[in-house]
Amino acid sequence: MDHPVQGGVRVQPTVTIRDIARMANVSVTTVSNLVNGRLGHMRATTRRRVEQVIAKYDFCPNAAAQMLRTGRTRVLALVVPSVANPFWGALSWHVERCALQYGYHVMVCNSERDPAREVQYVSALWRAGVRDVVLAASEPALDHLRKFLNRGLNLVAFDRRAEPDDPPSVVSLSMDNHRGSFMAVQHLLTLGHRRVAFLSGPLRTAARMERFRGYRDAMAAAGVDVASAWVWTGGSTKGAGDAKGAELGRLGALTLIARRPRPTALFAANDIYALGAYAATRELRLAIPRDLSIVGFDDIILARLANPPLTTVRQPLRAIAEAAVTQLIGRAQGLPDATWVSRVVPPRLVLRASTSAAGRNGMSSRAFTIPDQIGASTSRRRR
Amino acid sequence: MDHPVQGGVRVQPTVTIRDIARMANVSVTTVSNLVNGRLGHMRATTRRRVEQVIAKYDFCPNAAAQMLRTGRTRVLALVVPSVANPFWGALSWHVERCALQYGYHVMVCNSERDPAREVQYVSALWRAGVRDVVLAASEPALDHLRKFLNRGLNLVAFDRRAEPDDPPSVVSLSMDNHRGSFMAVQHLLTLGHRRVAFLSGPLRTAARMERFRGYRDAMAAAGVDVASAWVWTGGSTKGAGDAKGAELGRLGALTLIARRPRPTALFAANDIYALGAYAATRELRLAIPRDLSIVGFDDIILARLANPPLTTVRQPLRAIAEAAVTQLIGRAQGLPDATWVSRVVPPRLVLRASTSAAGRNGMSSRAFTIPDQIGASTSRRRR
DNA sequence: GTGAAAGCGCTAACAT
DNA sequence: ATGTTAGCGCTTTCAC
Repeated sequence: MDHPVQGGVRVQPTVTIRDIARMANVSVTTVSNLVNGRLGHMRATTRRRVEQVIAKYDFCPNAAAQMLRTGRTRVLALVVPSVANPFWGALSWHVERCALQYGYHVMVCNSERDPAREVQYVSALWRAGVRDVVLAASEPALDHLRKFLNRGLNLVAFDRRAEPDDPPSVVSLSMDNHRGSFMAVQHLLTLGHRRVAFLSGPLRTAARMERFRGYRDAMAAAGVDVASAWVWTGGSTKGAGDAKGAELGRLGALTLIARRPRPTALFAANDIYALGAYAATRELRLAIPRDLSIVGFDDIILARLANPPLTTVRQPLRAIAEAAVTQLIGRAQGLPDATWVSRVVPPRLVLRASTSAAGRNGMSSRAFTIPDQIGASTSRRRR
Repeated sequence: MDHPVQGGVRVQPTVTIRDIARMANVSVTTVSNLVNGRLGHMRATTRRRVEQVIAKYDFCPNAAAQMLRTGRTRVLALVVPSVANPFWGALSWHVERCALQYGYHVMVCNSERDPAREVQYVSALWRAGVRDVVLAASEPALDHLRKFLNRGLNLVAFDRRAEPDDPPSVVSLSMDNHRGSFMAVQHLLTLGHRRVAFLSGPLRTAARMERFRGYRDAMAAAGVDVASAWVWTGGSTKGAGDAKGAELGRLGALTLIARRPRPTALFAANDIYALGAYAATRELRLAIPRDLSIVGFDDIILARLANPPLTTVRQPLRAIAEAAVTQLIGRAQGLPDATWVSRVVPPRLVLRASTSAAGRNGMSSRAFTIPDQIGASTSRRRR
């Protein structure tokens, strides 16, 4: 008659489907049918009786047992490089919102852009019965996950190009990173900038490589030679996720600005780096955009809030989340919805106040002038 | 001999402990013992043989079955108000890092500060066998979770004061929010500010109420009457998590600045609101800190990056994460480590450039002057 | 319309 | 040192 004890605390015993069946004078089958919405199989009175008992005891079926029996859980995982970067936070939010509509829960995992951690997570997820995962910003090769792919893991790889020999269980979803950067850099070129720097952490992910290529191609298309001196892809994001990203951006920007001839514009591979560059310019008492135009990528919430507001490339987060979730859930239910194996969504350049025309003021001579940021930013907003 | 088929894709069959046992010519017990580290029970040769088979077939035990059998999973959940707020992202990061050291995985859930969603998540977690959760920034009352608490849910409530009738399975962990705000406001008062505004979203969580009380008490201690006109706690964060937080901050700041007599300083209940206030001042062409001193709360990564860098109250994230995780894992293992039921960690005021002495310039007359932000911020850094 | 029973993959007590 | 076996809580076929 004793209740189980845990940590010295008396705890209510778990109520199982059998208990409910007994107390409602029905078989477990009936309870199971009710719980799973197969209502056609029972009389209304039976149903009511069982429902009452369930409510009285707050019965909720054990997911592990269900999983064990059916081999499926209504859980979907999202593996992101870093929840500390608001961009991924926002994506998580959208994915979760969408999944919830289908009765799925979302498990968010932090890969830190480390393939080893990816495997570790996917393995844990697999063991837990999760068969559907959205993998964000992974390295291009999926070899480390091949094992699970072969076993039936459904994968939506975000920000990674489809490869010819991809298993059919992986579909690729991405923003057109190349085009996004191309647009961003083109914007800078149109403003008259020629010395345009590229700022990023290590180009390990496909997304970043694409962004770099977009930069290079835009420069080439305008006939501007990309001096390697204007490209910075150093540091390591390991250790503290993208929290260190800003610091990296700051460092990189400091380095780039020190180069001669000095760049007049800077394109950052994501907004966090761009914001890091903001800090660098502030330290050097340079004004944005007067002394240095800056474009970011992602359009995180803080881009609009920055001072001056950051010109950046927006990712259509909601569309991305929806595509990923419906794809995954669609195949999980065996629906033939899965009509695509690769999807690319378009970027959008959001013009704000961190960019302006080049050349009116030589940076070399004005470097230590107290700049007039507010004037610069508001004049732009007025367009 | 057919392999299972899923979505038209031929999939490797799952290999179970029984398969391994058979192929290694041992019993399932031996495999189980090996997998669970009970190595003393077998000869080295047996062990090697089994290990080889396991490796060959990439066997990994089914977590659902383990869970079903043992009643435990090495998963710990973290329920936060909003992963889109970098503060919670950073906390997740620390919690995960710490939990991983104990072989635990972390499931991050978004409550959106909605008790209904909290229950929904805790219920799903419970069903999935998760018995340990860190609940962040919840409403003070835990009634909605009572059901699970009675059943043995281990809860660490972050940012919530311990209540006299809390069940013993909930422990409370928080930063001293009252003291944090008190320090922040005191700092402002020391700088000569008297018209200090308070900016926050709805005061639903314990943390926010504490922060408000800290503000009020600091003002009272300095003999300054808190005109209710300087307090703004409007809006609703529902709908898009703290992504909307910045917008809320902007709106609130706009409202507060319009009040007469105008506040000369503003204390925001979190950094996101503070950054929203930055946007508001920019729109009104007011300079920080010249026309308005601002203090935030949390010290998110972007506080340091803001222009000017934001004075704010830092939470010792790492200590918080460690306390929560060790507490939870400690009791899960039945260790008598659980020597505390309530713990409060101290805040730290981080002085940056968003605050300066009051009174030297009447805001009313200078409201539309082009401000010199850079000068203000760098002069401060030099201290 | 309802029930009995097999078994999902694993662990652990109890043999041997 | 290794093997046998009884369930954990649930779903689902098949019988009634």
